[in-house]
Amino acid sequence: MSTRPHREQIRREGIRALQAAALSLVERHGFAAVTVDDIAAEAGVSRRTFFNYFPTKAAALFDPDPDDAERLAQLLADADGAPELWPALRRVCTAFVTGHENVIAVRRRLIEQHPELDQYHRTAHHHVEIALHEWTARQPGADPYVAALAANTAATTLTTSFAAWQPDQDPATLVDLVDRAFALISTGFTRHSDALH
Amino acid sequence: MSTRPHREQIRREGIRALQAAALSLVERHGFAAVTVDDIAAEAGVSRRTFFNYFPTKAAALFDPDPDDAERLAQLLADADGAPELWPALRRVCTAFVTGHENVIAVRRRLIEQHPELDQYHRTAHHHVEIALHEWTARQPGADPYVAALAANTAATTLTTSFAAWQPDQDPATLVDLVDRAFALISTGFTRHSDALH
DNA sequence: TACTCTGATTGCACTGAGTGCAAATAGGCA
DNA sequence: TGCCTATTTGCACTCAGTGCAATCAGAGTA
Repeated sequence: MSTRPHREQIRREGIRALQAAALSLVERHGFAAVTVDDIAAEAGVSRRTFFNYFPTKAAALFDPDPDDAERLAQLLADADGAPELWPALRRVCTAFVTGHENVIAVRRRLIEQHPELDQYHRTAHHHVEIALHEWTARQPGADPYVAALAANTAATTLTTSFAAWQPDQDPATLVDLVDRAFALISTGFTRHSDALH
Repeated sequence: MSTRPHREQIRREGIRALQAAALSLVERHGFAAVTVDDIAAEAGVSRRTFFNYFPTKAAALFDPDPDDAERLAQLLADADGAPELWPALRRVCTAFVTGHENVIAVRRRLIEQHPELDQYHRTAHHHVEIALHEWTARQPGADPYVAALAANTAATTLTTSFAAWQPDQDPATLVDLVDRAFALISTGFTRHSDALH
């Protein structure tokens, strides 16, 4: 952690440089063929410094962007006190992906080209799940089990939508997919709702 | 792979011996403190043989029991041709956990004592998710996106129930939790269904 | 400018996961 | 008994990840 504000700036630049290096190298050569030394060298930093910034090699590819994490936290804070969990989660999740198709598309393409990355991608989604769960759990009157299930199910709508999305064919519809998932669950996967599309 | 049937028997015994050794050691000392050498030695086998049976250290703890995988496949095969996806998944998932509380309780306790195992547990659940998705995807008339979402959501009900289950306090209710999760989603997380409990 | 203090970077050494390969071994079968 | 094949094992290797101590950079102070 950095005390002075300027340090934090430098830190984020270092993080971004390593993320960019990792992305570029893994895209070209695959995850297994790229070593942490390679990534560090590409970013002009020592191997040991890489591990000051990221706990694992995969983290440089999939750890949440600090800005994104803050944005999600803000969206959730704004949703505090909503009368119903599920519609509120729906608004938060659709807002969360809106305008960020590009970032998600990059990861999507990466996983398509290197399927071995899928497992890391999954654990990375854990951050989102935790944030959603913390929010549902602190909503007054929420049953703990319902809170956990709603948060995990909402996270599943995101992962499913990311996986199903075909950005090359239709780059504008990620939000639609997420919203459709929430709608399907709102109606309990009835035949009727299936037929809506 | 083994050609003769007797080989397969020996193979499964070897797997079980290593699983038992891993479970016992990790329970006592934690995941990080136990090495693959330790597990192999405890099972009376060489380190290299461990990796003939399991791809990673975590796999010895969390890879699906072959019997369980076969059982799930059979339950899904029996459900082929069901008119509605979600009720069919509900029947399959509740049947899948029924009578297997003990196995799940062991894993549950392990994760409680050693939280760092949660991430491995998550990726292990991937097998179930894949099996469910293969089934939903092959049901005639199923929209691919709905199939993916239903399978992933069903898998989420299982993971959420496993995490919420308190076997020490109420050892008989895992199936109830799973069924409750399916019920909650069937009713789309409405206030009304929340109030049911 | 020189000095100091603090936090970040780096090098070094080490443990342990996971893999490829070739030698040894065990067991079924003629 | 001797062959044949699948499995086990030992060995050597790469690389992820960590702890520690030395070094370095840069902001503040006199």
